[in-house]
Amino acid sequence: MGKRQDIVTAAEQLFYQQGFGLTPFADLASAVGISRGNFYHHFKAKDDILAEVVELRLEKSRAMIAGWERQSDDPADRICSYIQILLVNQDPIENFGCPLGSFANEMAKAQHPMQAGARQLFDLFHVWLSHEFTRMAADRPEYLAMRVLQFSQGAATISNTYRNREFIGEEVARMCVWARSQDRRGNLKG
Amino acid sequence: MGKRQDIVTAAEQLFYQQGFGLTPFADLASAVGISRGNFYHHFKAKDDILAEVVELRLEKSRAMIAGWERQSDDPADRICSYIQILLVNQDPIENFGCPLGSFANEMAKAQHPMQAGARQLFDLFHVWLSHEFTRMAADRPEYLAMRVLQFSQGAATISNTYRNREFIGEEVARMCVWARSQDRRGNLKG
DNA sequence: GCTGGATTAGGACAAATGTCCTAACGCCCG
DNA sequence: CGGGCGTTAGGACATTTGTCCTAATCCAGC
Repeated sequence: MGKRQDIVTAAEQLFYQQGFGLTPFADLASAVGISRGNFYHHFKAKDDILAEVVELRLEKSRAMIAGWERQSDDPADRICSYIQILLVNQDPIENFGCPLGSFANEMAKAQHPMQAGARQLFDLFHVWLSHEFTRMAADRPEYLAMRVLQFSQGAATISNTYRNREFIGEEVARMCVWARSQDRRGNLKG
Repeated sequence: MGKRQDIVTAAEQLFYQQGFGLTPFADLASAVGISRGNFYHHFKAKDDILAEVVELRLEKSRAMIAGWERQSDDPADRICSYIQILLVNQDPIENFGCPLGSFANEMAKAQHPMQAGARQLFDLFHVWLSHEFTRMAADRPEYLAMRVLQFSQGAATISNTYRNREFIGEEVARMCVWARSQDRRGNLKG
């Protein structure tokens, strides 16, 4: 069965935990149980793995969004689901930061072409959040969506640095209240 | 004169731009114009350079704070000076992210002892911001200071990912207004 | 000018790393 | 059973990297 997929799955985890540039093939090899020199039967180069890792992350993100959409039809609920990743994934965020933000930063520092992939991941959430804000009849939905991304990135960095659960809990609650307050469907004029 | 200091100065830049783990001695060597094998006359190990880089950053941060304090005595002005780093250092932030946040994240992923140094850097600003909020008679100054850190981290990540200057400009202005609105010195009750 | 300590260049060295190659293995299909 | 292909182990290879060593050079103080 898909050994190639096993490699991508392991790489997705390891690149998140250690960073792409600091994760050698040896780590991937021992993770999936094949020999180091044998990667080139599956991938021509390390960058090729990275490309598929980004693909996997996009898929997982889409699946996560689909799950939130199944949970509630209310746009505010959905936006809050996004905000609450900070609590659901609190452990990994404390240890490794936000997968989106830290990945984007590593690609930027390395001036790696996959910067575009990192932005794709952000865009996926930004477009979706914008859409939900639009459904709320909110003013400037794209701007508000960017505000949500900005908030979650900031909170993730603080969580990663300080591991202060009380603060993060309060901020998540505050942002959910804020998101709900953007609903303009009641007062169509105003 | 201080070749050792030259190394630290160059390392501070390069570690910021490329990351600590992905900056080899060769880069430092060519930056300061000495041979690679000769580093061990100045530093026993790479981690020793890192320790002094953190020291340098602490010094530079303290100097930056001192500059803001010289510019204005008003606590709101001072807090806004901090927020406006996002504009003053816009170019490097777009290219390499926030020096504090990206450094803290790399240390966390590597489970490096210098995580403590990264937190020291955050603390320096957190304590100072808390103090300025206290001078404003604001409620919960430590919490508000953490809010400012969170904001700047989030904005820096968005800036690094999207390079959207319009958005960053608007957010900086908004946060400065918010900071000023925390002043409770006029209405001591309520 | 000589001495001695600081500084330097330059290379040695082992380990790690990305990449590539070859020979063997396992398994499906005829 | 036998051939063929996908997969594997294992090592070769050049390069890079952190570390260390030695010998040469510089320069201040006597």
